[in-house]
Amino acid sequence: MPVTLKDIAQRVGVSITTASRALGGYEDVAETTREKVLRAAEELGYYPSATARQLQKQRTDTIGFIIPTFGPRFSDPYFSELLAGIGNEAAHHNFDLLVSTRSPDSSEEEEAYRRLVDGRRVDGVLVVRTRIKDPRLSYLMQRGFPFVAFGRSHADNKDFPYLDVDGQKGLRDAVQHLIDLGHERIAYVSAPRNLTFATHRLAGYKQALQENGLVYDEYLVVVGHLTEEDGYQAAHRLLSLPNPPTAIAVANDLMALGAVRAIHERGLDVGHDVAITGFDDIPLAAHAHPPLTTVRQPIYEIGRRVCRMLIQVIKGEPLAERHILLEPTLVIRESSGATR
Amino acid sequence: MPVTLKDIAQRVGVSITTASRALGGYEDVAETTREKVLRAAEELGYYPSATARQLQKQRTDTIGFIIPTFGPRFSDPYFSELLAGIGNEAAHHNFDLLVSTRSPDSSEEEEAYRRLVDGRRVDGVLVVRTRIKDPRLSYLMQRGFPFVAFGRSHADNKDFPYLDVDGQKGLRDAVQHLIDLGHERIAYVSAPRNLTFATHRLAGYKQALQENGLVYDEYLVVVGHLTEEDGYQAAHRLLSLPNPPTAIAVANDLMALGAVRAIHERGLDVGHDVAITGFDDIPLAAHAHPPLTTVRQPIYEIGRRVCRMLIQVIKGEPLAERHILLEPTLVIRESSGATR
DNA sequence: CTTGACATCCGAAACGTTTTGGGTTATAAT
DNA sequence: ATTATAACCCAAAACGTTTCGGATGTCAAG
Repeated sequence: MPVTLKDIAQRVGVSITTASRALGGYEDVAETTREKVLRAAEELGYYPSATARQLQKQRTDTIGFIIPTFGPRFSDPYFSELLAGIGNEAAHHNFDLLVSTRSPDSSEEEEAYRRLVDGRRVDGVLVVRTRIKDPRLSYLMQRGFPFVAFGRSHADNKDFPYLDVDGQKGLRDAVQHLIDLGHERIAYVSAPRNLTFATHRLAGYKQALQENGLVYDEYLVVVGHLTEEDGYQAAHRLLSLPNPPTAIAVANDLMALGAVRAIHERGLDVGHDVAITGFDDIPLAAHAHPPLTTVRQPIYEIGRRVCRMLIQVIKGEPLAERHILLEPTLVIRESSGATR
Repeated sequence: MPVTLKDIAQRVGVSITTASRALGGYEDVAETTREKVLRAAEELGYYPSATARQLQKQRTDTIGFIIPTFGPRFSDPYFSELLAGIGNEAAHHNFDLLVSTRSPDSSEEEEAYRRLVDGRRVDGVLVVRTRIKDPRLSYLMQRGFPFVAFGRSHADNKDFPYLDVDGQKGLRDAVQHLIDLGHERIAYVSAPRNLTFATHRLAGYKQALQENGLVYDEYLVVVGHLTEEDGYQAAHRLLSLPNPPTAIAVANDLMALGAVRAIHERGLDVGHDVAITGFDDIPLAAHAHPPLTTVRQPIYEIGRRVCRMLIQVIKGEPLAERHILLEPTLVIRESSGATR
């Protein structure tokens, strides 16, 4: 059985209150008593019960993070990076991290949020990969529960704290880069339409075309579920077109990597025969073959920052900025053919 | 303020006990009362406090998982897979998952374990990437705290439940495969020596050499920290040797991917000029360029299985097998040059 | 000798559940 | 009329903390 305050109190011959206050560093306990309590705690190996403390203080010092994944597995390095950022920042503030993975818009996802929020298992949650109509946000706002989102949303036009990356600018830059390299037939592998960022990035694609007087061809836009496999399929489909593109902008790196594989498989040269750009700059992007031209968003840092914002919200501290829009930067490597 | 049993009791006009028992499905409450309680709970939006329950039941229905990472970030898809497996299995048993990342053998790691274990934040922990002398295992065994390890250890020769993959056989198979392809000068990129699995895999490498009458050359063995970058460095070092190897077996896929990059960079052809094998079969291995010949361990499944074992231990159920040794299988793809 | 101030301590309540061990009432059996 | 039985209910304790509001004792000042 674990050691409790009661055990210490008994051994020293003081009340539980005094034991608690001695450990807590309060002023109204005699120095000699404090020492005795401290020694007893040491000898008995006392460590306070997190649960009891949580019940009394009405807070858990824990934040929740439910990762939205299609299918059970998530090999997406994007989430690993994000998780690492969030976890380290949380630890730095002495917060714990409760993690689950659920498929988006499923009843399991809804239950998982209830479990954390209504069950008061956590003090706040992080919502990532926001959707255009996002039930998670409506739920949290309706409950008045502390949260911060990575990504914007149209949720009821209500105001909530978020951090996002300007995907429109990101994709505009990527496509402009391809155009500068002389491409005119540029395809786009998009993300599922219900994801907010999909809209923005698609808008950036269209914007770049328009600014350069290129026509938008809907056959050149296909949608993938952000997995390597979907990127692979998408590229094959695009390259089988009667009039195939010479460049493909892709909505995220993982799919871009899949596209690269498809191109190789067709005996084509990435960067020469077909140019590719990605989005995210996951660690693997720099190490791909060829290295991937991509739009960089500092995922690890974003994780830390979003987590820091959430902790501020939980503590009731005012946020310097409730809405943050980060500018991504284009990272030019070989897959777009710029270095040839 | 959240709704409590008290609120329900008050509204219905019964005691807290009765409210609790009505919700709990006990037999000794009248059907009409139960209905009233249920309705009130529904109307008020009652959801029991996890913390209060935990305190009373003296269990948290939570398991802890501290990911050992060098450096703050972890882009290792290996852990994503594992985490997904663990998380899904945990959810399936209505357990939560508390996650942190800490560098191995650091004081932060030790603190993190204390926090979870001594603070009784979790009912059990999962220990992965065991070390030869593993303070985590000693600590947990000394506390008598429920845990299951992924990996063996020499910890005090004491008995503890674990699941492991036969790395010796895995590496032996990989190297035998390279030998069968005609290679005689085979290098090995090993893992840090304090990791248990490093010893086993190295033993497998040596075993294969010996069984085929090849001499062990210590200059052909270099150590990396399991990152892509270290694999890249290691391959460069090996290929700069006066008498460079024609094949490199690597202790894990991520480093193997780095080695592939180094080989490309030197203008050499992976599989033809230099053969490469990895270990793990992370999702990216199949999608690498060229696809990676590797030793497959079913990481996602292992995560589920280890988690299931832990939950059994927590519940006090007997384990069918306390020590599980899985046989990995060689997956032959192009990087070893077998298909040419 | 009284008063006030100060230093030290502690009982009890509170946090929100579950569980234990009755208690009450009505009904059925004797 | 008494007793046993069953059906239903609840007060109180317990889980392990923290905190509120005194209580007690000592000592110096008046």
